[in-house]
Amino acid sequence: MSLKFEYESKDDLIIVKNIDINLENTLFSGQAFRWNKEGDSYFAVCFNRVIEVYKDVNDLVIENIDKEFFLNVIAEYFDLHKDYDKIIDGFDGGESFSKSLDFAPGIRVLNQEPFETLISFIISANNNIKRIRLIIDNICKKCGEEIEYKGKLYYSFPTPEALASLTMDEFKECGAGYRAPYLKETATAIVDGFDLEQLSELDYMVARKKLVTLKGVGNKVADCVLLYAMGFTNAFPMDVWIKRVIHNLYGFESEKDSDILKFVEKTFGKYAGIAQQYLFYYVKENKIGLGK
DNA sequence: ACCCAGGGTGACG
DNA sequence: CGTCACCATGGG
Repeated sequence: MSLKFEYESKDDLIIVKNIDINLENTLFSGQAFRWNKEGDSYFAVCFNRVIEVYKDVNDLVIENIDKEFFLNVIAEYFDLHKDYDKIIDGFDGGESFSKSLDFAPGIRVLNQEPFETLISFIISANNNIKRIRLIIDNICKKCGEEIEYKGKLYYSFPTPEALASLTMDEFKECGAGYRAPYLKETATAIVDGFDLEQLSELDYMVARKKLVTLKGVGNKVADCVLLYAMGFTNAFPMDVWIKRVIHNLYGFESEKDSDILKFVEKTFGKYAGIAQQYLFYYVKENKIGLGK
């Protein structure tokens, strides 16, 4: 398989040449919660390593990374194997999607770690992004592992074992509130053998049905995990904002999730989840479609 | 004081 | 199958 991108590798950094990714829009559009910006760089722990990324005109520069880790993990994390121009050309989303694209171009749907994504979106339920970030950060500080980079301390996302061993009170100290038992039970289920990775080999609906058996995981959270961590680009997470898009911008009337799913599949095809990310960020940031 | 946030659960028809 | 109160917590 030929790579869809060109890159240079030198010392501990990678330069991906001429790649259409906007880091600000990608990292802060509500799919990931652990990135921080300092100056022109963005920092996060991915797969237990701190990486630093920034744009140099049209190139993407990734620091603290070797060629092997890039090719095996991080290229996929940033979804570099897909042709986004082609995917977006295939959408039939009309004016609303065009506006979303103009507002925040260059969003790529990341391929994140399954367990981190699962826990993060259980926390996201009936919550806001600032507090979601805070709770996740608290959990990582409490039972993740310290990693130092450029004189600063970072924390890996906890293992299922580490999370499962926290007490209910410790979860609440992190701000998890009523989600504490969901987090503990789901982490325990993973420790006891629930195989997250294996879900990516199943059909979408089968994988979703398995995911919603976990505590704190309904259809929306399951779709976030399937889209952001398991490679199901057709998964279409439906939160309060995206429902406003469907009803108020696209004029679709049915409230039934199954009907909405058919509508977005017809409109956006097998990459509907990618369209969802553009639409979500656009309406949320601009508070569009609040009527009704 | 009230409403909302990338919803889910459990109870009840 | 659908509806609905309730759920911690912090910010507007």
